[in-house]
Amino acid sequence: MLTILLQETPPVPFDFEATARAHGWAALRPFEWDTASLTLTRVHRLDSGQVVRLRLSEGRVNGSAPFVEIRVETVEPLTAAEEVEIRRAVRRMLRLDEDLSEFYELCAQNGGWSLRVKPGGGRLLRCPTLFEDIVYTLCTTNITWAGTKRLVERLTERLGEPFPGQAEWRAFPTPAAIAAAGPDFLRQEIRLGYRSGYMADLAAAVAEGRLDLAGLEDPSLPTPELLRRLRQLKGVGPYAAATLLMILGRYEHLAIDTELVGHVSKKYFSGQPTSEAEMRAIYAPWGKWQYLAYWFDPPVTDR
DNA sequence: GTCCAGGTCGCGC
DNA sequence: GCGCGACATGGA
Repeated sequence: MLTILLQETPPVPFDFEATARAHGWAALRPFEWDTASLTLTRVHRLDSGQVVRLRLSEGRVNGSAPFVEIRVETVEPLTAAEEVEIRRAVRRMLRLDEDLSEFYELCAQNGGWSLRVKPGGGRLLRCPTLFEDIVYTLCTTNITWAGTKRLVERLTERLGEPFPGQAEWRAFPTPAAIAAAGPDFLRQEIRLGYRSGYMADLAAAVAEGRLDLAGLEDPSLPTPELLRRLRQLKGVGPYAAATLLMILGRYEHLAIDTELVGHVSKKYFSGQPTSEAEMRAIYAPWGKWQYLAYWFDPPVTDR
């Protein structure tokens, strides 16, 4: 087993821990967050088929700006293409290329708003690929968080490729693996319930090249068009589409889901029933940053 | 048993 | 375009 050290340069400011823990993804396999060492681990299957384990943490040398340290555990030495792929995956996961400076300025200006955003925070962890983010998202609909974790864990355990010599560590399953498993397996073994058909369709479409998810990452795509395309995916309704827009760095679209309704009603309307228009008005001043404003809006603490 | 979870689909008006 | 029941599963 080889360990290869890579570094990536984050934007300034950048808070590694805040980014890794900004939402629940870090608790979903094959992500693993270690509180003691502040390390984010994820087994990753490269396009070549090689399965590696990535350990990400903040690196710092005296006096220098912090960097992202990537510890790659691998059986075979990395080819140049594999190294590029790993760097790209890490930059996507941590959103190292996203410019949040305008959001930070708004946070600073809006004195009345004390969002839970530290300098360098506000980046919500993503998977290495959009496919994985969509699968995660489908596993968050109409289910408790404990159930989400269970579904994703079973998917990874049963269909992910093992890290060499340590089968308890597995990569997230490929579209081909999920497609090959088929809806009956997903239903009976993964216990995906009514999501089984959606998941099987999605995986097959991606595996067979009928669905080009990379095209959805095109920044020049207008958000309404992107939303329309996401909604065409079976199982992706208003909540899931808004979550995926967030994943894709589009924060101007708020989804009015049960969590938001509860939060806004409780914090701004004394728990009274609140219209959708009233709820939208709360975050409207944030314009294209509404989702982040909502996400980091501290809940009322009812002592 | 019953209810419902950070919903979504497909139908009927 | 909007309302409504059905949909799997598992935990409270």
